[in-house]
Amino acid sequence: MGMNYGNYIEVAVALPVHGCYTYEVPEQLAPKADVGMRALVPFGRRRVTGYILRKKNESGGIKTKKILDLLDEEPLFPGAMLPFFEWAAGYYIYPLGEVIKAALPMGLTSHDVSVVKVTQKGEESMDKLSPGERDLLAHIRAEGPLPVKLLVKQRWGQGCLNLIRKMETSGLVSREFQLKKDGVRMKTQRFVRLVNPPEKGARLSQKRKEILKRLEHGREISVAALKEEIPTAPVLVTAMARAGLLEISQRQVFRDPLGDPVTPDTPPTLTPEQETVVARVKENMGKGFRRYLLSGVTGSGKTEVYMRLVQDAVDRGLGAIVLVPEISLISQTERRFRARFGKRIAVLHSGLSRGELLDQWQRIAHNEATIVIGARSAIFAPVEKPGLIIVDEEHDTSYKQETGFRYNARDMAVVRAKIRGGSVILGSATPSVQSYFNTCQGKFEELKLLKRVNQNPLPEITLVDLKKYKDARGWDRLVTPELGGAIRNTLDRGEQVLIFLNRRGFATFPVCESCGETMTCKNCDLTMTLHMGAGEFRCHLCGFSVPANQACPHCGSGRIKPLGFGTEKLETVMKARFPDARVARLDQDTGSRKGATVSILKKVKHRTVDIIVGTQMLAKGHDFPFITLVGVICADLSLNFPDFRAGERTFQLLAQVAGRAGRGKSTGRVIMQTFSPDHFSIEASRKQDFVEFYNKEIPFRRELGYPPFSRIIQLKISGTDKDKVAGHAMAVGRLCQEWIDRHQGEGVPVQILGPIEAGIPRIALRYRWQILLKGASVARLNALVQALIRGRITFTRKDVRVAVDVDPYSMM
DNA sequence: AGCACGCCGACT
DNA sequence: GTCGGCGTGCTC
Repeated sequence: MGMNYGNYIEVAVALPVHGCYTYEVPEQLAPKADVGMRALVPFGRRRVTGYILRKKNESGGIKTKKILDLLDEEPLFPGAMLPFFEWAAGYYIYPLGEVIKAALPMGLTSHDVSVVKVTQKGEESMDKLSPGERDLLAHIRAEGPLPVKLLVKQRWGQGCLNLIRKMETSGLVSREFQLKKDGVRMKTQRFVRLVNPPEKGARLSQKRKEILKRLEHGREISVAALKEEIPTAPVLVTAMARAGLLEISQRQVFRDPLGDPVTPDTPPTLTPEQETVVARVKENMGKGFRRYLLSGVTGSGKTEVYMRLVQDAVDRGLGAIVLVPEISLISQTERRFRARFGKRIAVLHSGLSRGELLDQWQRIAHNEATIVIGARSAIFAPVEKPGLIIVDEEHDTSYKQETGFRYNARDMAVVRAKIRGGSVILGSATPSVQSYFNTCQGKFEELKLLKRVNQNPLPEITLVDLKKYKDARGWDRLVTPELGGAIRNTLDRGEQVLIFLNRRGFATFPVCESCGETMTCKNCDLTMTLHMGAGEFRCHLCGFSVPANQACPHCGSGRIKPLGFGTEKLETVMKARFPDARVARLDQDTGSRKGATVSILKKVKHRTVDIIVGTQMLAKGHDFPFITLVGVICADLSLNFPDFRAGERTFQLLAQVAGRAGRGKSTGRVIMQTFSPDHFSIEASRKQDFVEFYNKEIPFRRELGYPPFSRIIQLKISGTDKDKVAGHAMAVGRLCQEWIDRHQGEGVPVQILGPIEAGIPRIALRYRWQILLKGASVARLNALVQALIRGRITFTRKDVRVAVDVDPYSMM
């Protein structure tokens, strides 16, 4: 017999399992099976989703099972992406199948769930059962066949598993597996085509003739489109098909997420600076791995540079991926790309419905769209030949995924470009310390845009020392005379003001007047914030809230003093102090409803608002041409975080906020209130000079051995039992120490910090501990954690979870 | 993840 | 003596 090529496949299952599995492909499926498709495979006694990694012609001496089905007609990702997925799994120490699952659009994993049903015998013997059995049986009978997991979770706890098993053996209940599919389907429509034109004299109704007319010249039309003009078309078409006149076929169509259309633009002339940058990147496009750091002041026209380079990639037959920070609305950047590239663009971000997401994904996978623009997860877009990857605002922390598969899309962008041999550009007005360090090391080539496109000078920034006003009363403590005066002048000129405060709510520190205790969340170790509008105290970590008229839970007193201020209070202060001005607020509280953010931003743009108050939602990437004054209420808020990147974040945030001023025709002004005007992060942001910030920051990082001078892996240990978590953290700590001792002198040293209780010891009822592993080589840290996982004890223990965070951002 | 196997304490 | 708890190992 000839070839049986491809009769075996290697599969990664969508489960927390390390390693790959070999399956046999039944003959009728073998020609269709391909790398990048999903297969339904038997795994243990269940059926789960597996991703096809490789085709093989022999089992390699392993006993194999047959796959049950192929779940895709065409691959969901090109085989060329596998090395990228494999790298990610290794680097971030996350199972390959789960990495691929996280990369693909949500809702594409089906797996078996075990369901219990009451049997005939169970029905009959209801009265001779123990109370526990009867209770369970009655519940299952009332609710219908129930997933076991649901029973465990909702009512009976772990213990009912044994009860179920016992009742199964005595034949009272039966268990079976049901394949659970997530809801996403490809959208299909019926299309009709004329196959047998009717004979000349055939008698047809007017409507039928109309339908035939539309199908002349072999045209294919969707039934939905026909229905628009001939409401009865669906019925008629079916009848005509039965008569053999027409042929109906189901075909996939794409949902359209691109809301309001944008009008196509024409590329503007580049400035000489932009020209130089574009030319430099073009020169090496398609010639292998190249990495650039594009540092451009706000308003210097980075987006236009990106668009020219994307055009260049497309001209060379390559694809492009553009990553933008995750923001709550369709970003400015995305709109501009759509205006330039139209239908060649696919978008991937959290604002899309699951169905839309799947459609966008498939347009990319089928090569219908070769340009992808999107947030974090767009780094996994199945672009076949991504010759250019751009990470806009590369310093933005939203590129770091903080749950589940904890990756950093900015870093992955560089790796994907490296594996593929393409160009990667990290762009920012305020580059991260890491990226600028890499540039200084010669790993990245620096490209600069120093001038604003509209030739406007950068805004003039003034610092106001809040220490001068520490005895001030009332409004003046929040809004100093300097800031107040500037606001007045700006309003009088008919211009707009932006006031920035990085804390939402009314009072951020409610204290009981009689006993002095603070209002803390019952689920978290955190003070709750008073939200006046909602009339409640709210926990910003878990969302728990209690009514604002609540008495003090400690002493019962009704007098709770609203200390600490947030954006909500600031808004009322502004309204009181500038009664003639129209004041609006933008933060998570006002912008959470879909469309609310957009409508507030529109008001700012259309100048129906004079003062806009808000959190960092205002700092990111918006273009407000009529804002000429930016006020920062307290520049130090992010400076006091117990985190080695606090200074970096403060600098970036302040510089970005300041960049919102004077983007239109007139020059902008910024007033920053601060308790520490001499701190270099604040001073550097006043000068808008990130090199100065970098030069001051870097000695401190070097001295303490923090990134970029070292690499960090953080182990996050959490669980609901306080003592178990602490004990487990200690045990993991000991195992780390043992590994270090055992491998002493075998290369670069690894340092272990902790275990210590986390900065916030409890969030959403889970107690939290952490261990920091620090060293010059990631490979070495990686080896340690891999060894811990192989020793398994550490990671599978019930009710205590150990999460691995490679290159962590949040140290809390 | 989810399931079986197998080892320990508290009950008929 | 068993039942049921939970730690350990395995899934092609």
